[in-house]
Amino acid sequence: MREDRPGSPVFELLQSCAGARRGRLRTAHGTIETPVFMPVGTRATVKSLTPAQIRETGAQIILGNTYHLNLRPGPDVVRALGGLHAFMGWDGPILTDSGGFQAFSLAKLRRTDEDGVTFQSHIDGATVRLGPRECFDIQDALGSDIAMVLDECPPWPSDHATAATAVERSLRWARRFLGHALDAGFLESGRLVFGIVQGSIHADLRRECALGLVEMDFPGYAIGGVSVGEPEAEMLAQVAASTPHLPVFKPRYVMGVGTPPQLLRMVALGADMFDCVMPTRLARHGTFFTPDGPRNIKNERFRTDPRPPVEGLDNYTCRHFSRAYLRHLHQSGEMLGATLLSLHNIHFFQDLMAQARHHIELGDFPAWSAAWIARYEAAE
RNA sequence: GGUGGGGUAACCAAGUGGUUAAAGGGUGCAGACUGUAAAUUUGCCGGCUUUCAGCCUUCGGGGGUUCAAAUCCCUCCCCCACCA
Repeated sequence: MREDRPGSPVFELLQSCAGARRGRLRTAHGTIETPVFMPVGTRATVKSLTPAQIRETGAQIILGNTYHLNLRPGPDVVRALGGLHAFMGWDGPILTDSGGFQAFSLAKLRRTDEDGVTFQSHIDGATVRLGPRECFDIQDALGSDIAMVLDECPPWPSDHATAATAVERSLRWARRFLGHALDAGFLESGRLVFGIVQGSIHADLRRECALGLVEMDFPGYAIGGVSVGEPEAEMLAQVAASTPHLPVFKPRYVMGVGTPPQLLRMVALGADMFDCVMPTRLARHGTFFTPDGPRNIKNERFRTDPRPPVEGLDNYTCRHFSRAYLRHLHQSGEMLGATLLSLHNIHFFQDLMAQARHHIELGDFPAWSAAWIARYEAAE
């Protein structure tokens, strides 16, 4: 196995507590304390928030998306403007998703073959080609700190044969992707590439895929093929079927999840990183998170509620605004409503992860997590 | 005073004899959302009940024609535009 930089490993496992891991991930744009939740900024923006506001939520790293940024504004534009960090004014770490998930979610507009995916742009219908080579080059041009390999994410549920084909293809693509990254000196410059474990609901395929990727020696590993419509138990089972086959001293990233309880349950399964559109999308749609579960600001009962979204929570929204005002903004279609709720929701997720890290350090993560989930899931 | 237009569900607005408790939209209420084609989207929205069903009351007021009227006729009230 290739050695990480001497004296400064990419990932440092600081502590473990009944499966939950407290770690530290080093990237070219800063160190990340794990477990970590990463807000999604698909099109070079975490919707409705400025970088300063994103920072204020406690976010350590954000996502960008290869497929979307490739279509608009295009990698050449971003590179010309100094890379994604300079382009969008975010100087923290950025992880770029490969677009493999778009090959799944935009299925009607694509065709997959051995060398990649051919898309019909959802913007103007133009034909776009995305293979391991293109996918790496785009993420390289974007200046990504953590590039994700191009993978094939089959729908849920997928039968064994379909999932096996996707795994085999994903492994071949991963190998080629990593080869391009090595050739380009991407890793030497301190940037990272993560492989992605597929295999759908089939434990043997999860294992096979994980082992295949581990043999290639990636700086980190992701678990994909989750959050594609499966029930929560299934999601957790897929994570549980994957993590045992991944190296202890490398970060594990579960892609596209999840709800607060799901995050805690997956931390307990040894996952270190997560991303999800949930806090931002739901904020735009009026949902805000509380320790007692999600609430909808549109509800009539909040019409004159003077309380903040969560009493005592230290974020800009909760410090300054009532539910009644936030409801008014939402009912009126005012942009600020989306901003303030997004800020709160992301902070809520960040706060949850901070608490998780703290309790792993304390050594009481299982008990704390169980209590937290019990309260969150209790009927109102 | 004259001519023309119009009054539909607590808002806007279709509908000019039955398939209309009455299109659409808005508002309101509730829900969905998990590597973002989402500031998107779904349901309910006259009342009551035993709510994949039944009953009652609705289309400015009153009267009439008809088996059947928001739709046709008579009459009254109100609003708008233009002309005096």
